Amino acid sequence: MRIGELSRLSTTSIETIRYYEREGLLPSPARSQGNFRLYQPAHLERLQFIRHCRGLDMSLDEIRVLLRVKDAPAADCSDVNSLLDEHIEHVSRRIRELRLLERQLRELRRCCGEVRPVDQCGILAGMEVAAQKSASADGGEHQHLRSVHRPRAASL
Amino acid sequence: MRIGELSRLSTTSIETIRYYEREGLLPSPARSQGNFRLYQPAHLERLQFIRHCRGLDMSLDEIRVLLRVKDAPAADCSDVNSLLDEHIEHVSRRIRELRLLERQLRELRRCCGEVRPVDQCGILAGMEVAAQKSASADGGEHQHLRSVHRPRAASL
DNA sequence: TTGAATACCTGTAGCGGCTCCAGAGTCAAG
DNA sequence: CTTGACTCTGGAGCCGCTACAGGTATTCAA
Repeated sequence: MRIGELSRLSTTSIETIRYYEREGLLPSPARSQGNFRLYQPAHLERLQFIRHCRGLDMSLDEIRVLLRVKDAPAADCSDVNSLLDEHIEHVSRRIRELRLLERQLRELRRCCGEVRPVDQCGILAGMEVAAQKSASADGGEHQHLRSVHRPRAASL
Repeated sequence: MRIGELSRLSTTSIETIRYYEREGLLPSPARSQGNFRLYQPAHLERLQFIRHCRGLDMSLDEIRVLLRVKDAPAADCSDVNSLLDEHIEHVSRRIRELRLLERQLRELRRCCGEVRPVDQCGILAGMEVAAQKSASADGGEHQHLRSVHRPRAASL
């Protein structure tokens, strides 16, 4: 099959498929006379595996490890176990961080219930006070969190 | 004060300060004879505000909005309220996503308690099955989540 | 007064994981 | 022969920094 069909079957954009090839996650397929990529069912399988791992929010590096293990059927799977353990730890740490953040934001929101002129807005005032405090008080232990902002919906 | 002192007082790296200037978040300060940036206390205040907002995981675009409102003292603060409401919604949505993800990962982890050869590893098998299913079953409603991976600790 | 150490300057490139585009080539149907 | 759908390569852009390289300014001690 050609790249368009693979894209449809795997709900993955064509550019992403080519990107995975460049990154060495997906092996380079054979080419047609006209230089089109020609994929085998095994490619689809591997791509689905990759996309599933991405859906579990693993990095491409983590996925590379898994694929390497998968490709070496003699090895044991302890690497898989520990990779997954670490990944779970990443996720639950991030959840803890975001919960703390959410509490802070809701508290800030309470400071301004209604519409007021800017110079009386409790939220802006609250942020300035907090900014002052955090600069003087804490020992620079600031942890800046990864964005919560979503990319535009994957358009394929 | 020069950029080094501002950096120390705000626990922000020099490069980041210059970056904020390029991005129009921090106004360009006066320069010394030798072309060094010379900051006023107001710059420190503004920078602390920005850093505090970043600590609340707001995007630079969101912060730009807040600064614009802050700079227009005649306006009312309804924009601030709704920006914050939206931001809280972002965060709590992300928490829901990550909790779902965590459950999936823990379930997967249950599939392989001990060390086994790769071809008997329940985790890898589980991921392949899931990958197949999600490809055939769901209607392409895949939501790919933002990474949970942290950047290296900010080094200033 | 010199010279070293430090602070600062500009400009550019890189990170991850794509996404999007321009400009060209391929191939089947009408 | 043309149209149009598909594919190709190469390069730039997104975010929020970070990390250089290669130069200039200032400060301090000898």
